[in-house]
Amino acid sequence: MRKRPQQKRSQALVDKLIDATAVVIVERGLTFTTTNHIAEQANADIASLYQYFENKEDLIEELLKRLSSEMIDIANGYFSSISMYDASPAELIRGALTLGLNIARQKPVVLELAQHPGVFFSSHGVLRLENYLQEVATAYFTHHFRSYPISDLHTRLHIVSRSAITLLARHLAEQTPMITDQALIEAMVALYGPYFEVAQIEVAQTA
Amino acid sequence: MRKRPQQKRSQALVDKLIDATAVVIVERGLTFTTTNHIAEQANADIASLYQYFENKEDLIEELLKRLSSEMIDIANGYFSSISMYDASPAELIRGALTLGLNIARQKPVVLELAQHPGVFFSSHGVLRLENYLQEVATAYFTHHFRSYPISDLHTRLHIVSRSAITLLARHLAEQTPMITDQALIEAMVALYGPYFEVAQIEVAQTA
Amino acid sequence: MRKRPQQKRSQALVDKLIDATAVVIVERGLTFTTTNHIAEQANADIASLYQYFENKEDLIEELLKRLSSEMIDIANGYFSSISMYDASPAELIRGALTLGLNIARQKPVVLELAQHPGVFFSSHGVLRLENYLQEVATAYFTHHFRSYPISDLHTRLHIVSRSAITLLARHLAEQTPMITDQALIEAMVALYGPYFEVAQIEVAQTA
Amino acid sequence: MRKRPQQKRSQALVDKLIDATAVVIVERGLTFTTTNHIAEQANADIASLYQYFENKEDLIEELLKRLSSEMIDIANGYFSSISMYDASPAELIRGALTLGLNIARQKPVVLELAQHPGVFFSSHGVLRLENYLQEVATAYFTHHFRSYPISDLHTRLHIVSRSAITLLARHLAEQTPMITDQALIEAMVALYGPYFEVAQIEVAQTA
DNA sequence: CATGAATGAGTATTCATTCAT
DNA sequence: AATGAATGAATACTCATTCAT
Repeated sequence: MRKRPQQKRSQALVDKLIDATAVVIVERGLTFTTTNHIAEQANADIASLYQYFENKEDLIEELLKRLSSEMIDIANGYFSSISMYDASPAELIRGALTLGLNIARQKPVVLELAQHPGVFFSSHGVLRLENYLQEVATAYFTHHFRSYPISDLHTRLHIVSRSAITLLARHLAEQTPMITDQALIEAMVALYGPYFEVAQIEVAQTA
Repeated sequence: MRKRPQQKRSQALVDKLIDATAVVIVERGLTFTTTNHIAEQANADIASLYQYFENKEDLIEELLKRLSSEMIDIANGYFSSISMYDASPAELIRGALTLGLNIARQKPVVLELAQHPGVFFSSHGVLRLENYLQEVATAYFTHHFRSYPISDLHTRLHIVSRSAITLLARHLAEQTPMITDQALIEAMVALYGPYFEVAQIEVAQTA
Repeated sequence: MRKRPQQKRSQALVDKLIDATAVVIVERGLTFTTTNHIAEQANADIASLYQYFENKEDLIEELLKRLSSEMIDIANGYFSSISMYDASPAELIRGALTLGLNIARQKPVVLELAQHPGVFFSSHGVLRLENYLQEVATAYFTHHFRSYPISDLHTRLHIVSRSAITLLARHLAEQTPMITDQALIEAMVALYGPYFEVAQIEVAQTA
Repeated sequence: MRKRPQQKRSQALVDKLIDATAVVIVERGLTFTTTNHIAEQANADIASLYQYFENKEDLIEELLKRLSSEMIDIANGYFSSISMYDASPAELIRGALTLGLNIARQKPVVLELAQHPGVFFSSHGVLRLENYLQEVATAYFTHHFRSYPISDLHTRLHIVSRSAITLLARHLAEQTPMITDQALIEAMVALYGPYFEVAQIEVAQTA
């Protein structure tokens, strides 16, 4: 952000602009999202937009930051509510995936943004989200180290989190009526669950 | 395509245009690829481009069709050469992933296009490639039905092919130096291999 | 220029655009000359402008090229008409200055452009004009080497031509009613004339 | 200036703004100097700028006024220090030119501003400087009327001061390595010196 | 008096596509 | 069939200046 808003009035404007960004992205797709449309949607002057945001990228990054924060909060709430350490990995994965699907359905922006990995995954906000999830998982497996002594946990989490997000995104983007949400989630649980259960295979050593 | 070219000369022009499209996409990225640049790169008139292609989308779709066909041919060659049915699932997966990485490294267009799931995965050409791979896998598991009696094979293949392609694409795009090609492939083998080995879980029934 | 016009129609457009550029520069001043105004003045689409000119600079450069060529032609005509080698330096200077004033009065663009040395003197067209004038002068003094054995002619011509142009420009730009055209020219003749007549002073040696 | 600042604090602000203007002009060039940049550079609010200056022009004019005053002071010091009336015209010219070059090299703003004759020469401040120099010269030649009985002194001084300033400005701007400062100064001395020495020619009468 | 906020009108340049020969 | 010419509508971003507290 170029200038921090200091009065109520401008803070409201900044909020309106970020909200408008989400709306326009959903309505027109990221590729056809323009700063002029955003300003119009926010009922703000285009010059006002540029008073608070360096450029289009900056505005989208701010949106992603907010979305990520919200999602971290939701996830935090969820993991607190379920006495996480008592759950099995499969249950955790199922819960996280279900949560993810729900959030994405409620926030279609996330969906559209996830269609653009170059934007999505290079965002600081999204990085924070990814880190958060990896930390939760690391805490879980560290706690259960006896049962799941996974030495190359980091690589595996990397692979799982990235493939899972894109799978969900693609599932949501395409209208695949043959595969229901539940079917997808169970299949993914079946895919990722054993990955953390089996004795670790010699993965890293080949590097 | 708007008009099937019927003379040699026109076919050559169409080829030039598609080749130019690939070049421009690599040089400027899909987002900054314009029809004018493509025509220029092909040393053709922009009006000629529109004589043979409905619009930009059409041109890119045609490129993806060709790329997919080439890849199917290569994959075909590969699977023929290794007496596929004698291999274990893990070996097959490893082979296919290695092949995929090699091809993508040789064809940087693929890499750039894979960065845009919305374009990439809604292409008929890419769908054909995915279908081809699923057919090969289906043939394999049908042949080995005794050893791998997987009832929800379709769903699982769907998930595996999608997640695998996106994982490869992101790996290629991100230049994560901590994870080498070999490490990634082995981790993916470790992920997908057991998925086809374990007794099937009741996946679809929950839907 | 970006694209050479090949048909009559487009050549006419290019001409119209260059003419319009001159008009707009005179009407609004160089600083406030915009490509949009130029296109409007030429009754052309702004996109057409950019089909034939890389950018605004390119367009102005093209204008300066034309103006310089015209001026070279006029000067050529003049010097041919007066059996140049029979004239005295003072007469030549007087003639050239008078010519310059007349041209500038007829072409007010030149005047406005000369107000912006950064643009004016870095133009290829203007360079050609300057070179032309220096060549004429060099030819003259080479021919009369006996009478005017000036060793550092190059430096002196440089100084004279540059200071003369800016003096004329400033005279034209300011409405100095106290100093008439004639008075200025005679004063300049008195300044520059002796500069070529006196035995050369040790100028260059101090460098 | 819109409002004379009356408190110390405001005077300090005005100074800061003018200084900032000089800095921005040097850093970005006059064409790309904006009031917003100036305010930012001065760590002041843009609205404060408009409290003390009518508009951008006014601000630049104020800067030019200050610069001219400083230069007049320096010149004053110089001419006092050398017992001016004992020097020959050539010595005076050489001294003044050397002084001018030195000042301009120390104050790059002057240099940049001199690149824009339209702004530079229509400034009241610069006019004052020119008048000052002409007055000094007039005093000198009036004192030495016997040796240099120049009747049209006014016109000649007018021409000399104008051409000299523009020549210096262009020399400074162009970085012509072939012509050193010394060479230029001596060439100019050779140009202007005789202009005041020779018996006056009938200049004005032709008007 | 100071200053955070706001903005109308622009600014150079581009793009996918169509027209006319 | 080929192609030179043309273009409406954008596009990201800026500027000098004013308003409102």
